[in-house]
Amino acid sequence: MKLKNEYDCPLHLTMDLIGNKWKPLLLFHLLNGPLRSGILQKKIPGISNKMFTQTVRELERDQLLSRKVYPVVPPKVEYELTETGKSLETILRDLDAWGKQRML
Amino acid sequence: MKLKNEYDCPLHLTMDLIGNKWKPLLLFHLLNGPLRSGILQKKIPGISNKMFTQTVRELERDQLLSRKVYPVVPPKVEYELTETGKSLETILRDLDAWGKQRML
DNA sequence: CAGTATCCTCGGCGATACTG
DNA sequence: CAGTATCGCCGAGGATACTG
Repeated sequence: MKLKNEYDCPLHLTMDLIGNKWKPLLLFHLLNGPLRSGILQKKIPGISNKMFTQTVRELERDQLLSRKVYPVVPPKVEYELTETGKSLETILRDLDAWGKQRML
Repeated sequence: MKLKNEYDCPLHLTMDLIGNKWKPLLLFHLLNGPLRSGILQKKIPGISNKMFTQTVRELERDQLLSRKVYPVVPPKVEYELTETGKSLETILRDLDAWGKQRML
């Protein structure tokens, strides 16, 4: 990750944080509340196990979502948007709406 | 590109169209009007010549921008947002604003 | 100036198998 | 159920040189 003041424009920073195929998708599916790991993953057809774990880890590192581990067997893990993550809600819904428009 | 009705959710379509590091950046810099090829490219530090051409071609194919060639020497090419491209304006500005917020 | 062609490398990513 | 480890491929993408 670059230093913040190295960016030529703010959009560049944004794209570094969520500018790939999966991140917006993951965040979008968490808009309605926390989800268990398995459930969330099933909502993203086409993503591999590895990519899922990796992506979710990066989002956690960048404070866009939080990871909650329940000390039970079998293991239970939930992912939930942080406040920062939630601040993307409007954008995520707009992106979804835009796609919807193009599907017609 | 998948068939439109193969998508599980509209956002997925959107991400296929503009879900990478460079596309939103390119489109963003065209919001204020058409730009010559060289000028546009210089506005995107870090992009290679090859990636620039490739990305711009994909955006043209997907009807998000148009390419206008002037029959002069030396060559002059301008890129301009299509109506579809312009329909992303709000989203692009929001993404930029979001990044700005995070830079503080 | 704008773009193409070629080469080559590095790492993204899937597949599979395994652990707590 | 959730996640890690390992292997291996293939293609994204950079560097360079060249054309109209």
